[in-house]
Amino acid sequence: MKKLIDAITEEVTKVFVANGYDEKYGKVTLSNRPDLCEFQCNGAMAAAKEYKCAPFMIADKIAEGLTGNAMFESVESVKPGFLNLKLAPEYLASYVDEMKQDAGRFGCEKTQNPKTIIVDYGGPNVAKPLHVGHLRSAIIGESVKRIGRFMGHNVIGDVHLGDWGLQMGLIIVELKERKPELVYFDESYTGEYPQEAPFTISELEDIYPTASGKSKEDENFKAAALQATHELQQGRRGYQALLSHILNVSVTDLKRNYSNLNVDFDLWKGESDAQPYVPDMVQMMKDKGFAYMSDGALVVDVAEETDAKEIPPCIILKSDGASLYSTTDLATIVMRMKDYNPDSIIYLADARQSMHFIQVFRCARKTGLVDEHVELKHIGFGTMNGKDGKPFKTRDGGVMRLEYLLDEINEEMLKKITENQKAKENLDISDEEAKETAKVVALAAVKYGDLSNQASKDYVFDIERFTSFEGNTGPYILYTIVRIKSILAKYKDSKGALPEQAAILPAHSESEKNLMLALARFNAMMENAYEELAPHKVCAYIYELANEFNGFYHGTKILSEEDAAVQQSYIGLLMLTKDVLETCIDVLGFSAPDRM
RNA sequence: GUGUCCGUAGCUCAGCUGGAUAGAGCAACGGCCUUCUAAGCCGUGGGUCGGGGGUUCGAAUCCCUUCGGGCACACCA
Repeated sequence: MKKLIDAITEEVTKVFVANGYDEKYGKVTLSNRPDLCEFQCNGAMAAAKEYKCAPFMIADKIAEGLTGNAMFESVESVKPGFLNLKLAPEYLASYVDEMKQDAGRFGCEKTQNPKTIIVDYGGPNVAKPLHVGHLRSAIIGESVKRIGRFMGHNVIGDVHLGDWGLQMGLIIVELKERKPELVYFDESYTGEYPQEAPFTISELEDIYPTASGKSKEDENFKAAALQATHELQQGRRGYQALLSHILNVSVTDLKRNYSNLNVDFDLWKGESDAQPYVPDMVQMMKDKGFAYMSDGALVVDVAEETDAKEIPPCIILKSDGASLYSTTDLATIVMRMKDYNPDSIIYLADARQSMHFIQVFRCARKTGLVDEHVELKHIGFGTMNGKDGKPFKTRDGGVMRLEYLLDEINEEMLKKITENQKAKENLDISDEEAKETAKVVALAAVKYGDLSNQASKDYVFDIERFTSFEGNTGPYILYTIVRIKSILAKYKDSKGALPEQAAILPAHSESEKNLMLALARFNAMMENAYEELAPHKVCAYIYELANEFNGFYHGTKILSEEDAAVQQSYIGLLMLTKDVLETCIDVLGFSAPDRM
């Protein structure tokens, strides 16, 4: 279905061309003066120079050429040369009606050229609980994935576990100190290793921070960890077996946590999965002369002449021969190209890592790991700060565990819902339902709070604000949806069924027309959100749509409307509004309850 | 130091492929519940868009410069 703005531009362009002006001047945009018009065209002012003619003369001609056009209610040429347009209510109603019949898509066409896109988000380390630092990656990545899918692309989400670096060596060494008797440490052991892991998730969560702390103070401990890491990478059997235990225990726990966030991955690959590709890749880089030794390390130059700043070479192997972050990421690219041959790989990672990705991407291109046409993109997101503007911490200054943070918000939300329920005796919500609802609303609060900010910027995670539920928040959006659901349920109770086929009639009020105009922007908004990989555009849109709906709601009695055709049209509009809102929040990665 | 991102209302943020009086939310103040969920709606006050210069008929938006802040600058991930 054609975008409304394009349909209008087309009409205006025709008149520009008919009057001998270039078609580029016919571009129509949303009005920035809603008090004057709904859409505007500024082309006359731009064209004035080229055609050496007063802008208003051109605008007048265009306005004249558009008079009588059934698409418009009014066309005005104003002051310097603005062209102010108002849509005919009949035209708008038919557009919205067509949207409504386009079930599930609402006028937004799937792409003609579906691409295979891998979204690499998450990046949790095994043996470490998720903390707030993982929140943004998960939330934004999930939404980017869903937006891509909605547009018809084949999007694959990969958690890309951190299961290979020094951290694994640290865990192994610490475990050895705690339980030296385990067979995994006996190099002469050749039998099968036990099925059961020699630790639980909580032990594991204790082992890593302890080990990490020791390595900072104790040189010998760190050396042992480095050695263990290297041996693991060389394929030492006992360590490999330990790795798979660590993975199993960790992944089970991670899946539970991500599922609470309504985040799910198609692939649970980790850095370790890419290791088999390392030797050949390194050999290739050497053979083709890309890689050379520098200060003991194997590196590939990635600097380019046009660089404003010197980009250090990409390190392929450390001077001790071990692989590191970049090695793994490069090998992962090799693996992904082989397994999925993607058109695009999108990485969600903290903006502070942008240098790393520049190096890796350039290295991958230079050494031919990916073709020209493969897009490698890093979406760097900002830090989640506390109210003081500094990185978010617990009260005592530690790293906030994600689970605890969510629990806190859930609790806060449950309190609100219980209070609200007391205020409205007609809502008979059970404790069970209240609890479930609290979880749904809490998740919406957190996700909307994050996604409504531009990903690249730092943002302030203010629990008080997020749990206050007023204004531009997730709960406000949900509340709007719940309102609609409630009206639809009442209508269904009295009439038996919803009027699925009822026509949308031309708007009866300004607020209704505004609602229709907002609905009609859905397809353009979604395309734009995909192009810019910008979930915050979806947030901004649903906030506006919810506002328009609430304006309409307050000024229009729906259930007591006596004209059946008008009422059915209202109900149809409500159904469409609800569907569009729910489609949007689904793409953002949360959902709405039936009541709240 | 070099690079990079940012600086918009008291606070949190939109707007940034240039357009007409710079928008929201929170906070403050004033209205609206016998009627579809008041987690809502309507209204009032609050801004030299960090400063300066330039391009343009027109700049928060583009260019230069300056001040202030975040972050990154080869063997952690």
